[in-house]
Amino acid sequence: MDVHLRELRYFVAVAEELNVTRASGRLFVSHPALSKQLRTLERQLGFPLFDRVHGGMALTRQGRALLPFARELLGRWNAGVEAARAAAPSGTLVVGMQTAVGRGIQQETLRGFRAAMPGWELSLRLVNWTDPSAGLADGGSDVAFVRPAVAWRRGDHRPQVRAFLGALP
Amino acid sequence: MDVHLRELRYFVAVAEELNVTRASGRLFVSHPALSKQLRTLERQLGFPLFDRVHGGMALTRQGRALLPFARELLGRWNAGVEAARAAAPSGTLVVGMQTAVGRGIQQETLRGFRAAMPGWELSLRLVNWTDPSAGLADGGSDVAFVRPAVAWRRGDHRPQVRAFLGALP
DNA sequence: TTCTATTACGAGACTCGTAAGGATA
DNA sequence: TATCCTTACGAGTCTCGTAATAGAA
Repeated sequence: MDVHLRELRYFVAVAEELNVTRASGRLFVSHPALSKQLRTLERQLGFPLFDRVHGGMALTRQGRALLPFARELLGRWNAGVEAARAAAPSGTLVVGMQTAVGRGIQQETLRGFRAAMPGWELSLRLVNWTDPSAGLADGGSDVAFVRPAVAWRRGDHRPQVRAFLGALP
Repeated sequence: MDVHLRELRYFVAVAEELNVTRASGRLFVSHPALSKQLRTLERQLGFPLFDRVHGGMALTRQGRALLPFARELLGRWNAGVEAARAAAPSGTLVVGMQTAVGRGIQQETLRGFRAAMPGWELSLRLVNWTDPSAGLADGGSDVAFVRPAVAWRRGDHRPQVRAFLGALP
């Protein structure tokens, strides 16, 4: 009965738009994919979340009952991740990545950073690609790989940041 | 940054056992699979949840911070599903299934049921296979497919239940 | 040796996008 | 026709189990 939080995001989006096509645009997926996910969720639950009416969707009684829980879960998960991140021991440089970086660069940079900053840790954080700042905006990342170049917080001259940038090939 | 609730279940189990092998037994998965899921979760988050110490695992500060949220999410999701299920309009027979039933049987049974019970709906609920009663125990299912035969609540003689059983090939 | 956790790898399930189908005004 | 949602299908990814690997007492 476990679900993916993504399915709940999809559910909430469709419940807000009451229109699969529009919601799919907001979620950056195709409408067939969204429609299928919705059906899968309904099948797992064993009850319908939406009635298919002309021109879109309408929440069923069950869908209306589930919706606040879906919203709550999404919010609490974000809160939990932030709380855990805040509990990180100091001495860690958090590197945000929208997508995996070529293995060679990653390894080489790691070695260089460790040589330059003994006692410090590198934490590679995989960031949701919908965040163009790769975690810099919310302060979750110290530096980040974004296309097409490496970026860092403006005016950030902490030694671990400088060491990391210096270690780049 | 979305996660599967299954990953949180895995995380909680390992946090409670502090031992991947033991936790994997409790979760009915192999230890390599569990170990890999844990690593994946840590990689997505960008921080470690456990320190690998001799004889098992130890929660990091971040892991300790995240744990209550993971428990909360799992609990709230179950509560949400129950709330939604309770909101179902009457006139629905909920059929629990531990696993998909052969398509022929399902379709044929559906037709038979609808012919026998106009105005009633069949809801096919996919139940976690760790529940041997397929939802009968918690009252979430009215009847259920379990191996090796069809079972129903003892003493249940409601007309929709009788119609469903009668519609079986 | 015995207890851990992890990596390697292949099979099956899931998830996506593009394209086609079908229902309603 | 126009606007929806859904199904079909192929490609890539995820998830699992078995088997092998690796480190610590």
